[in-house]
Amino acid sequence: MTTIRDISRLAGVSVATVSRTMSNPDKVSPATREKVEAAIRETGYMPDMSARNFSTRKSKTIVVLVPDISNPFFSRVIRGIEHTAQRAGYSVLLGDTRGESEIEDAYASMVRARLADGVIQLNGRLPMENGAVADIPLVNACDCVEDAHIPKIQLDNAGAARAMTEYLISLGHKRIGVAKGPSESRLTQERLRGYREALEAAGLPFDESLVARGDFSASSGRHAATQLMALGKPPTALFCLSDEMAIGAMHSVWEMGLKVPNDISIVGFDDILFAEYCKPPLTTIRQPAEEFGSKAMGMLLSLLQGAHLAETNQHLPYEMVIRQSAGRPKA
Amino acid sequence: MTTIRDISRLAGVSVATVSRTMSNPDKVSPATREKVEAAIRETGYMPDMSARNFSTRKSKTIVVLVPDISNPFFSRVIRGIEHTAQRAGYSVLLGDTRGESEIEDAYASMVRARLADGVIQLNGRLPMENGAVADIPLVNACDCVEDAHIPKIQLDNAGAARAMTEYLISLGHKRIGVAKGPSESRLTQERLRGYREALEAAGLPFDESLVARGDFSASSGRHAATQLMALGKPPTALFCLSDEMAIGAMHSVWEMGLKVPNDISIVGFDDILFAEYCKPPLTTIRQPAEEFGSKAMGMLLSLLQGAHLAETNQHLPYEMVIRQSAGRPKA
DNA sequence: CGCAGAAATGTAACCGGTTACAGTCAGGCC
DNA sequence: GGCCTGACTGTAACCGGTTACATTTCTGCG
Repeated sequence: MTTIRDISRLAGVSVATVSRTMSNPDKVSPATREKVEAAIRETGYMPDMSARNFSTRKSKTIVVLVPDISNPFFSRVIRGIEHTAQRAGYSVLLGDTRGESEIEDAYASMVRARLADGVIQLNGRLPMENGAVADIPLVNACDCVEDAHIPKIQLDNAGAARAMTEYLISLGHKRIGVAKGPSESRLTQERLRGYREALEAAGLPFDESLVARGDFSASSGRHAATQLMALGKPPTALFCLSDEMAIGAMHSVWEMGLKVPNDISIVGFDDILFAEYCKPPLTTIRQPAEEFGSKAMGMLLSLLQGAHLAETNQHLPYEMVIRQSAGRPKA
Repeated sequence: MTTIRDISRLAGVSVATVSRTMSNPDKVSPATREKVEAAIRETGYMPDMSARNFSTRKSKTIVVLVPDISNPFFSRVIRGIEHTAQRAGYSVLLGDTRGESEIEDAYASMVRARLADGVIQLNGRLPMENGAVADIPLVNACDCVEDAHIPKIQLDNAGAARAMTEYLISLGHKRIGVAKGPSESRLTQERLRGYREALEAAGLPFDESLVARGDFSASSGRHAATQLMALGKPPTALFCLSDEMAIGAMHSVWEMGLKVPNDISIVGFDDILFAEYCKPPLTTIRQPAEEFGSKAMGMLLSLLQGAHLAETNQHLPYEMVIRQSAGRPKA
């Protein structure tokens, strides 16, 4: 394998000069630079990045912690991360945690092991144990973590949920069901808060029995809908806290022989690709997924450049996407 | 930062012994091992993987080249890759190529730069230029590449397409449209071949005008359907070469006020999650996505252990998933 | 021409592991 | 006791870059 010393010999210069031609070309006189570049071309030399990383104590790699890559929302966020990482010369290591905190810890400790420079977490799990993984460059995206020390970028989840609920109320709905995510998830809590605020503002009662537990997956949305429709007095609208759940719910309702939105309105959250292709197309909240990714990566980059982002809490705007899955309740 | 030398000093042994306790514990006497382990525990020492990788000339990392992570089929394959990589102590670097071969090359050359040990490619692009990237541990999955030197794992795409076409014919369809992927894609070619074989076997003519070009995406499926339905004599069934296209096509048909499968049968390929949640649920070919990933990673692991897999061409079985989007043609 | 200071280049230490090879030591055997 | 063997441990070179610091070469100017 050709090394920097081979090049230096071939070009008749020192290794330092070769190294400089690669990283600080303007510190080298044009004549020498040309000699070195010729030698590099001639040999097809490619520097050993692993050696470079070792000696510079950087890895030019970041890890992204995601509970589930096959979730279409997350995969778009990752896409955004990847593209801006690429442009900045960083690689992204994928960390599918399956929600398990040991896996999360294992990935986070890659930073300590110098395999990665920083972490972007897409789920709000807690890699910030004081005992274990702390003090690593980290930014959180798409979730709502309370910890003020973690720079984060999020949606106004409560506001969005409130807006959506208000929209349903404005259509005339008074009994609005909710298919929520895991109760311990802050995302669920925030969106539920928005829902309750809207109810309250409209003078409608909050009925515990109208909220069904789910886990953001399509199948859980299906179950939630089945459960709520079996109620003595079923809701006239169903607010699913993720599009996947909404799609599952629409399916369940369809199986019962009911029509959306005539018999029941269903709305989602996320605006994944398939929301548009539902029958009827799904009314939902659009989250700028790619932008989440690229902004998060941007923040991480500044962190890595030494910026102090503690307390940073950037917000990205949501957008109501009114399609055809919600309408007026039946008389 | 604690290094192996700190540990050696603390434990009163040499660095070699410390190194050995970590990598070859049985080469070290129990007493010494205990001393070293105590020192490690005491300091919370974690070896610098970047140094280790540098000195062993391995990275314990592989890169996966994918044209588009947000494609739900690919993201499941990646999931499979990731899980078996994790178990084997490997990390996976994500390479979203957006179909651009320069990006592909850039990622592939990470192997030469010792940032990765091998590559799994999910799309059949050609990182095997004799001039540039060749001779790196590589396996291809989910695609059909012709190059015999690349170990690969694929579906019997032609067979699957043939089976699906035969199914449509058995329902009584005689004019079967196709929404294909990019024509230069081998995937398209193979599936199209299966389609033609089935037609031929049934004595049906192949009608060029019934095949519409797409790119596997939902929106291209939508266009394909629109184009085909505008024909003087539109097809009674539409075989979309990906589920995403099928979903787009169903949408387009729905917008025209037609019913699936009464007015037209639509079938897909892949069996992504949403296929089940379509209205009506989509008849399709199931590809074992996660298994593709784990098997491909398995092959790459044996390659990395020095096995010779050239000429290897593993096949994974497809499965016809008959749901409700295809029926008999209208009289 | 001589000299200061800047610019270009070279030398060698350093990053933190692994590992070839050498050395030590205990136990077994004659 | 002397010697051999094998188990264990230590020394130091090595991986291939970067970079602090020293040294040489250039410039411009009095």
